[in-house]
Amino acid sequence: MGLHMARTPPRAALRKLVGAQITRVRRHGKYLLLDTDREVAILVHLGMTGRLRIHRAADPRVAHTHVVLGLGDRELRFIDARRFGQFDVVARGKERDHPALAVLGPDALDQAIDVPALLATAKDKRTTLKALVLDQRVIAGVGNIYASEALWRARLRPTQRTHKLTAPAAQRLAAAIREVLERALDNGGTTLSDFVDADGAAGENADYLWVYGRAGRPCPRCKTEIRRSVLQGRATYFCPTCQTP
DNA sequence: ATCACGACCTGGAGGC
DNA sequence: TGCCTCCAGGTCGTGA
Repeated sequence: MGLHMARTPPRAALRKLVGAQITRVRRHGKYLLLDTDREVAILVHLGMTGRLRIHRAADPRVAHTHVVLGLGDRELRFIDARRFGQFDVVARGKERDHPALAVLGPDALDQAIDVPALLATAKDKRTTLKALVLDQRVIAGVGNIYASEALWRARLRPTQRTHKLTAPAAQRLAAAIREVLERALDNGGTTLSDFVDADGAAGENADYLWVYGRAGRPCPRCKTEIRRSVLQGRATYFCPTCQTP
């Protein structure tokens, strides 16, 4: 496999998994944790194109298969064409010491979003609402699609400065983030091109997006044409009428 | 310290 | 057909 791999652990770390049984799967933000009956857990981030799938051991390995863990006559495979993903082994109980996990804020769905804390964070910053929602240190788990969706739902302009966020707007934003993520999960996730779930199925949520990828089409609330802009290098979609600046 | 930008990668889509 | 450019769900390092 050579040097061109996704971020993967040294073989010595992977060897700690030999004989282990995966006992449960957890998630914090965009990171998955696969606990085992040993003193180690598997940490996975799928990046943009990562997949974690169970295959029969006899199935051919597709290109960009970076990690293979044998499971009897089956295999757990980590496949990632763009190599933006991560696959690592962490000591049990030391998960929060891992640099990727240490900086994460509370998970968006794990418990109710702390609105006063969100408001306080917003007051201290000079960036945009879009950047705030995408900042994994503030709330973990919201990606670029759902940032646009949540801001539309909360009727907030992505370019609005965070320190101007009002308490009612923060409340709307917190509710919108949860609503958008739960809706996406109900619909099996958003497949634009690559995403498939653990069983290999595409998600249907792209059919239900309000604004993301819908520039020039009518806002579902007010029929104004949705606009696309670029904020910090990321595509951003919004309604210029009903998302107040 | 905070913020915005480019880099990191591959592959698919569309123009010519 | 083929070659080119642009675009993509994320994060990280850099320099202002």
